[in-house]
Order: sequence, then structure tokens, then C-alpha cells
Amino acid sequence: MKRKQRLSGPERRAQLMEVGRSVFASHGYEAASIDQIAHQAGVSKPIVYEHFGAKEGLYAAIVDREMDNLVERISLAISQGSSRQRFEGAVLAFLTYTKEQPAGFAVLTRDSPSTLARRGLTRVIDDAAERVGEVFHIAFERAGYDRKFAPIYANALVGMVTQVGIWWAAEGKPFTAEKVAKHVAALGWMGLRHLPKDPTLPRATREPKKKEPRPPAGK
Amino acid sequence: MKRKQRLSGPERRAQLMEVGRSVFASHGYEAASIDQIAHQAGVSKPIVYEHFGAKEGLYAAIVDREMDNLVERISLAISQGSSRQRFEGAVLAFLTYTKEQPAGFAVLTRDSPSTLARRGLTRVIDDAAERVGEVFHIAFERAGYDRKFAPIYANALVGMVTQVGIWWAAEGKPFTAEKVAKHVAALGWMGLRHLPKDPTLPRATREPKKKEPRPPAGK
DNA sequence: CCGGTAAGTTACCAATGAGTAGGTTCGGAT
DNA sequence: ATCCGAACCTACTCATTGGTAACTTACCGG
Repeated sequence: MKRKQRLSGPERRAQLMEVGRSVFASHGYEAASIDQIAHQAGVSKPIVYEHFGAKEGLYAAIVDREMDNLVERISLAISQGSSRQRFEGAVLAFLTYTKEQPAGFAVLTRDSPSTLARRGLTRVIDDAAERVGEVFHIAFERAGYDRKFAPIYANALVGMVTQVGIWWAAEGKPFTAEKVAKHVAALGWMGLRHLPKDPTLPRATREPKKKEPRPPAGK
Repeated sequence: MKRKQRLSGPERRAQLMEVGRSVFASHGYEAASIDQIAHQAGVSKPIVYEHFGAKEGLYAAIVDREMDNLVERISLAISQGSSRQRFEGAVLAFLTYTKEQPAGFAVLTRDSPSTLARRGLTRVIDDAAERVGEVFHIAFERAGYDRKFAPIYANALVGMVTQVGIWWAAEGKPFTAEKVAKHVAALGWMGLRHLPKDPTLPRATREPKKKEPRPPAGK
């Protein structure tokens, strides 16, 4: 039984990213050490440097791959269906990711090295802002809504899902992903759906009988 | 001009917490060094240890104080007014905090030492869960809503506000706190307000016109 | 079988940073 | 004035860690 069998370049590389992900996930970037990762991979330190150059290189590679994974899942989920379905699908995809890839999710939510700007969730958020503007484009236009506020809602929605994901993962997963997704999606969806034209106006809870061309739909 | 005048115990302690907060905010717990904090306070390292025992001691003191500050602001904001006002007030209070205490907010959102369990936002969230259950108690009861789902919504709302706060602080604060708060509050409020009785049931997009009796269909 | 290349190793450096021992000086109270 | 405690400093120890140089060994094609 040759335990110490050599691996090919790409194999080793993949394995190191796997191990590194787990270590970064549980200790954070700063507290994780290359030695630890190397040792846990059954290999010595210079190997890591041979493949990734520096600590940040390994970290960046891991984060990038994880981001791609997450973005792809979400992209897939919102590729078809009604707006509502796409929305709920996105939330479910996100939660499913946190469940299936807890280590990856942990890496994404933990602190990044200061030199690498918050490359983490920012990307998802920008993407989400785009999608939000896209999915709700019609509704936004018709409601006379200003799209420049889209980032607010994108951030709100992503933060919502992220935080629920963290809680849900930390807790013993009390509910199924589907159930949680339904709740969260309903919250976000209904929030967007029933958004007043201009939330910054006073008394936006009930629309008063102004001259506005909006029939008082009492909900 | 003797700038190097000695400070009394409590004074030095307060100053160290101030400086420490800023350093922890910009570098994170692990990357921050006691030397750096001491030097920036115009004092030598042992002084820090004299006051706080260890790195974690200083950090814990800072986090605790910051949490108290935040919780108090929010508690104050939701102490009176209509449900809607209290809700919006809480959001505004949160955003105001992120604006007035960016360093404190950064410390709270950054990684904590692994030994100190996620003491950060968990506390706010639990508190929020309580408040959510409280504020929406009547609505929840009347809607036949199960309060055990409150944590989901609490986490969703806190995450929403937190993420918006991060984005808003990172960006050049494109809008006023009031404006952002209105938008976010509207999103959350409307979401909660128009929540279907049971989001896990299919097709909850449009509410049926029968508003009162809903046959207790099992899921 | 054998030689070259890629995989892997040992052993080190330099820097950093947490934490401490022991001495020094300031400043107020007697 | 002088005394005493609190505030403060210098100067370490010790362990860790990112990163590198130089060497060794397994594997594979010819």
C-alpha cells in the first residue's frame, strides 16, 4: 500500500485547493498557515509555493473557483421560468450551495486579506444588482421607479439570503432548504412587489387619494 | 509642550479602546498587532497588557462596548411609535450607526478570533428575532403564522440591513441615511406585511380574493 | 536499462508578534 | 521635601510563519 504515492501536477493542485479551502474555512485567511495546509495534504510546504506562488495565490485561486461555482448555480437557477420562479430559484440555489459547500461558503463569508479588496461577495452583489434591475425592469419602469436605487435592493436581497444562509448553516439546519427558501423568497418578493412608488415620501404605508394615476388598490 | 503627559488609568484605557477599535477595524483581528496599537497610542506594549491582559481581552472589551452602543441605539429607536415607525426607526438607527461609527461597525462585521464564538451580530440577530416576533405578534397570530419561523425573518432583516450598511459605507454614501433607510424599510415592511400565510404552499404569488377562511391544507 | 524531468524533501532565513521580567520616572499626598 | 504607588519603558523570550535554496527521488519514454 503506497500511501505516499505521487500525484501529477494538476491532481496535486486540485487536492491542495480542496485542503486549503477547508483550512481557510475553519481558521480564516490570516490564521491559516501554509504549513498546516501542506501537512494536511501530506506534502511539504514548498510544493504549495511551487503551485501557487504565495499564500495569496492559493487563496485567490480558491475564492475564484468558489465564486464561479456559486455564480453558475445562481445563473442556472434564473435562466428560465417566471420572474417569481427565477427569484425563488436563485434563493434556493444559494441556500443549496451553502448546504452542499459549507467550506466554500465559509471562505467566501470570512475575512479576506486586506490586499485583495473585498472580492468576495461584491461580485455576487453586483451581479445580483444587474439581475434585479433586469428581472424587475418592467415593474420598475411601469411603477416609475428609479433604477439607480437598484443597488440598494440588490444589496438588501443578497444580504438577506447570505445572513439566512449563515444562520441556517450554523444552526443545525432546523428546516429544509426548500422551506427556508420559500420563506425568504416570499419576503423579498412581496417586499419588491408591493414597494411604494417612492418610499422616501412620507406616509407611504397607505397611498392617500392623491391625483396620482394609481387606483387605490387596498391590499 | 509636553504632549507625552501621562494619562490616568481609565483615560488610558478609553484611549486604547479607541485606537484599538480603529486598528482592528482596518486590519481585522488576526492581522492587527498589539505593537501597532500601542505605538499608535503613543505608548509601549506592556501598557496594553496591563489594562487588558491579552489581545483577546482588548478585543472583547471593544466589541462589547460597540455592541452595547448599537443595541441601545436600536432599542431607543423602537421604543415608541407605530409598528411601521418603529421598524423604519430601527433601520435608520442601524444605518446611522454605520455612518457615525464606521470603525465600530467594521469591527463588528469583520472576523472574530475563533476562540470567541461569533459573539458579534448573533446578539443583534437574536434581539431582532425577539423584536420581530414582538412587533408582528398580532399580525402573526391573526394570520395563523407560526412564530417558529421568526428566526428566519429576523436573520433576513438583519442581513438585509447589514449588507446595505456595508455597501453604503463602502460606496461613497451616494444617498442620505434617511433615504436608504426608507427604501430598505419599505422593502422589509412590505415583505412582511404581504407575506402569504404559508409561503411553503405552492402558488402564493397572487393572494386569492377570499381573505378570511383558508382551508387548513397540509403541505 | 537508463537518463531526464517533474515531484518532493530537508533545512534554513528573516520577520513578526504575543507576552513578560524588571527597572525607571512622574506626580500627588502627607 | 520626600515618599509611595501608579504609570511607563527597555529589553528581552519564545514560538510561529511566509518564503527560499539546494538537494534527492520516483517515474516514464526511448
